[in-house]
Amino acid sequence: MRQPLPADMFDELCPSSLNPIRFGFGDKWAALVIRCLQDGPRRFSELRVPLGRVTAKGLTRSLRSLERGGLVRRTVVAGAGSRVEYELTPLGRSMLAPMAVACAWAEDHWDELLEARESHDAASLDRAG
Amino acid sequence: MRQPLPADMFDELCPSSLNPIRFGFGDKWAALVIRCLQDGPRRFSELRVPLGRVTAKGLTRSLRSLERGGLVRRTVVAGAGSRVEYELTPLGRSMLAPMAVACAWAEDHWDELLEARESHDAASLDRAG
DNA sequence: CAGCATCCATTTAGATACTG
DNA sequence: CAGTATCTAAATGGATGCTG
Repeated sequence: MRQPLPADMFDELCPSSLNPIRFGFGDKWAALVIRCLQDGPRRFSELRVPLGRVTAKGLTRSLRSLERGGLVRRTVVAGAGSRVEYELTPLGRSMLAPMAVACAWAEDHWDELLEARESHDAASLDRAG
Repeated sequence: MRQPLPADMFDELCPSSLNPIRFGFGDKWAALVIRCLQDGPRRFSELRVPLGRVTAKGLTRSLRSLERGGLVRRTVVAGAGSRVEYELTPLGRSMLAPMAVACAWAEDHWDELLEARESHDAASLDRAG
């Protein structure tokens, strides 16, 4: 079933959101967009919910970039008012697996990553007096 | 055996170089640096060879970022002249596997990615007249 | 609703010159 | 050798207002 996307899907501290591995289709939202599309087509406004802090411009840019790379297909749905749907192409879908691997790694090592960063920063501050 | 790093290790058209998946430790070189370190410690100047178009500043920034994330350890080797070695920490080493998965995906779908991009661009030009 | 245009602030990257 | 300092250019991101 395609549930509506939860607004807290990418909470600030969730590893998949602050994931140090970025899938570089041009911008910082692309990887998150792909995850949002994994359960089927979504509309533009639907995608804005879980991303929270993305602007229309940012989301548009992300989607265009993914479209250009052949990972996402954009479809204008006939009917009353504007309605556009985005969905993963087979190519885009094939990216879900490596992405899951990367996210699993990030989750597994999240604490280590944070700790390393903190102790490094603390040591730097030390040296700076 | 630790061979010297080949200058053509990341040739312009090699998928692992133009990899659309970027491991986001701050900059565009980080993922490539990690691959360069996979066979053991390397010196600063040694790392510049396979990266080719990186500047000293860019490489320094990358290495600092990786150090901060706890993926790379920097060691000043005592002796005549300056000598600094960089090597992967266990955490950094644990990243090689997900990275290999991502690179394999990129290689497998490289042609599709290029083709999608080209046909998309061609269609855009078409519309633009 | 789904954007594009415009303006502006911030971040990031490269070139170049210089240092312990 | 292994950087740092400085400047500049380019990319990125957000805010706001407008359009079919």
